[in-house]
Amino acid sequence: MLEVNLLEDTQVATSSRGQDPSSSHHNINLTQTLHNSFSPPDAILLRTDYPTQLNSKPRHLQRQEFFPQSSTDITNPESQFHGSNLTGLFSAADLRNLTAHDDNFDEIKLMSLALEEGFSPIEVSQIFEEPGSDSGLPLNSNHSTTSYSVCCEGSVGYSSGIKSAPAHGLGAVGGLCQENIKHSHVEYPGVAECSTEAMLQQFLHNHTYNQLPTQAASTPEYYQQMWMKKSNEVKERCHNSIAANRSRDEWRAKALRIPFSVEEIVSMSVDSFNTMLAKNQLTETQVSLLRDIRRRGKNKVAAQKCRKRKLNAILNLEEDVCNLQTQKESLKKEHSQCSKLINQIKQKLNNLYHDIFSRLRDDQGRPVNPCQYVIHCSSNGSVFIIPKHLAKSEQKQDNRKEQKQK
DNA sequence: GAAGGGTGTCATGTG
DNA sequence: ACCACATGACACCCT
Repeated sequence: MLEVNLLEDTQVATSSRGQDPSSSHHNINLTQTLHNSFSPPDAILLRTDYPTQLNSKPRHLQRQEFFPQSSTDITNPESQFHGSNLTGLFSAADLRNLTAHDDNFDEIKLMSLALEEGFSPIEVSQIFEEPGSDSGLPLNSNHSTTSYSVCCEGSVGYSSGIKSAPAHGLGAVGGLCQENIKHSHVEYPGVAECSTEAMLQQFLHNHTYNQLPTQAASTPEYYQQMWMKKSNEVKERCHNSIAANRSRDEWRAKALRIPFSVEEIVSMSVDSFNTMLAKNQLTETQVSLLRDIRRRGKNKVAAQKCRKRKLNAILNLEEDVCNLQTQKESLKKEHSQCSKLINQIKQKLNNLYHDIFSRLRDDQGRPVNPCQYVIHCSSNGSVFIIPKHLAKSEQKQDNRKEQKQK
């Protein structure tokens, strides 16, 4: 069970919670806080023995200096104490963002940040007082004299010989049942041959999403999902949270101590990537993870582009439909106007026809019956009044002539 | 709780 | 054969 207790002489500035500065030094048992705040993946993280970064050198400089291998150095209790904690996996900014909006983290964030990269409590204080940090937690300068001493038991693997308050009765930590706690129990110096890498490898390639909780509860993937869930919860409270927005691959890379960001791994050229793989002495797992991260990252971008294209295609098609509908309406209107015009011409022609016949007279001066005769216009422009039956044959002849000309 | 949109991932097709 | 990219399908999450 994850437990963190401050030693008796531990003094933590608590004015950040708006308490009386005069009572700013307290002995605080953080067990409950951590039970409330740490999800199971955190417990895994704590096991990863992430290298201590006691200096605050720029990241690119650190990268030049080492490419951490997976060998788990937990034989040195001192190194465990400083290195095996959450802070080794997340940057100060990440932790700040992760915790700034969660009251449960108030107590531990100071300690975590102070432990990380040699941050002094003053620096931590400054971080939390940064503009934009909406934690709004003024920190008492008294903590410059605060001493931090952490006794962790269980998944953290710290063994300081100081028994912390019993917490087993508290049950699962964020869904972590006792059974799982057993698994996440760290091996003490001399016992631990089970490397972090080996354990991580189990879940790095496990993409099972649809396991039932009861089935998945014992899998590292479940811890990861719980972490994601926790992460999403934090994200809701903290929109600017870098840690909350961190992808799973980012997390995986951190877990395997790959000092390249996912963005770097994905965006570098093939040559650069291959050179990087060749130059750095990487374990099989690290290479595999790097390739997976690159593949997933590329595919993620491709999927985003694909969806964007699909969306644009749909929008274009909708626009086409709209244009075609407009065109259809226009053609309808034009067709209607033409029909009207044709009807008008027909009417005029009809009037003219009857007008002509009303004036026509045969040889005997009688009116010509329009039912028996028609006005025929020949191809040469001549106009005749001919019987209807002759007009039909004449029409056929004209049609034949036209077809021959074509 | 169902429905729909967004996203990440995998498998597979294609150039 | 290998690679990068495109895309359908699926699972998951969120609203």
